[in-house]
Amino acid sequence: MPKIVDPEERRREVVEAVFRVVARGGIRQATLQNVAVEAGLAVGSVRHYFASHPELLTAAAREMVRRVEARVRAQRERLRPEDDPREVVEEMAGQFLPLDAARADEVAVWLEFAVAARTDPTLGSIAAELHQGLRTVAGRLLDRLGVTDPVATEHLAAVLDGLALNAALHPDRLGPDTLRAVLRLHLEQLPGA
Amino acid sequence: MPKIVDPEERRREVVEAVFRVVARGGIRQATLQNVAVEAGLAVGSVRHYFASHPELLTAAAREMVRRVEARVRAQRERLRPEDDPREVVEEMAGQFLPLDAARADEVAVWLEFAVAARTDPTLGSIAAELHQGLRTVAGRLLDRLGVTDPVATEHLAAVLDGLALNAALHPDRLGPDTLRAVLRLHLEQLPGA
DNA sequence: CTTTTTATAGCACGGTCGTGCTACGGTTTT
DNA sequence: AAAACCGTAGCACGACCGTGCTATAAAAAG
Repeated sequence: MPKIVDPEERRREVVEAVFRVVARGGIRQATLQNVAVEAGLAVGSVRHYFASHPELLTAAAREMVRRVEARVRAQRERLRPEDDPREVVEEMAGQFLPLDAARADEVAVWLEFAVAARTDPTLGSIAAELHQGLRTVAGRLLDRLGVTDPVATEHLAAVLDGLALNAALHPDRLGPDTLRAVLRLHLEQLPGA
Repeated sequence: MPKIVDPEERRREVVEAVFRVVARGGIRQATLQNVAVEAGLAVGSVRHYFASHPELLTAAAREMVRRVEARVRAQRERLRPEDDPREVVEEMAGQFLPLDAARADEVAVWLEFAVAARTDPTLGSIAAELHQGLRTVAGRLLDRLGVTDPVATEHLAAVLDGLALNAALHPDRLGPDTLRAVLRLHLEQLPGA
């Protein structure tokens, strides 16, 4: 059955396995052996697609960024000019919060990679890219509401990151409803209200 | 020189070494060997004070909580009834932000332990305690300003955690001045203003 | 049919880690 | 003086990790 497989597809499957392992047990558990087991492959097979362990992790990190970008882009294309700007912003900002189980896993993976990037130069640039991306989106959203203060952008970004962090670390104490309530409160308190 | 040493003092020195290692290289680097080298001891000596690796980490985590509590308590005792409530709250909330180099290291250590606690049951209760503590303080601060909404408490807690997170991960993009500006903006936008 | 390519798997080596255990010298106690 | 204690250090073992390398068999190319 060797050549019938689409390499791109296999790579995606392995990356998916990385996500599951990281979400479940943290980035320390994302060893080649654990990922191989999770993917139902042998270590040597995983290494056929990712030459080294760092390469596997950076590929997974890049895929995570790609997913977030895709979700934001999809959400943007769903926009209608007649939509209430408030709701548009709320919906868009919610894309960064763990409002359902799938996003909860994704946020957990994001947190693991972001923190690892603090001390791992290999992941540094990807984390910086994500950091900058959130600020760009936040700035655009505030623009839409007539707010241009860069401090307000940082403020919104901090709330989103803080909510995501707390929801990932204490999912039992911070459900989707609470996340939405805090986000709504934040938007209500914007000066341009 | 065996018996002349105060055991408590030695334990504190070792924990200090753990802090330095974690702040510099992340919790993955907090191995017995690395900590021993950092403390200028042999692995066997470290194990004389901390029977196992988990015990060393939980002791360090507990010490971190103790320090934060001590700083909050010290700040509270410095209060004078005639102080401006606004400034009091700002000063107290600032205790949770990396406004100087010492606090930056402490925040980095906090972040590492908090994230590790997500997947390490050993650290779980300590992280939960810290999480709850921040909300208690935040709630009391808002009370002082006439705000009693629990959602506002969660909002303030999210901002503080988010700022600390971002400052720890991207210290070059988020200096103390920006942190203070965002915190001030947050307090200005409270409904009770 | 033969050759090349590729997906999968496995082995072996060097390194690191946590930990059980022992050794030794200086201190305290009897 | 002898015995018990404690701080410090080191060894050895089993486990796991990343990685260089090789083997095999199926598919593709010639």
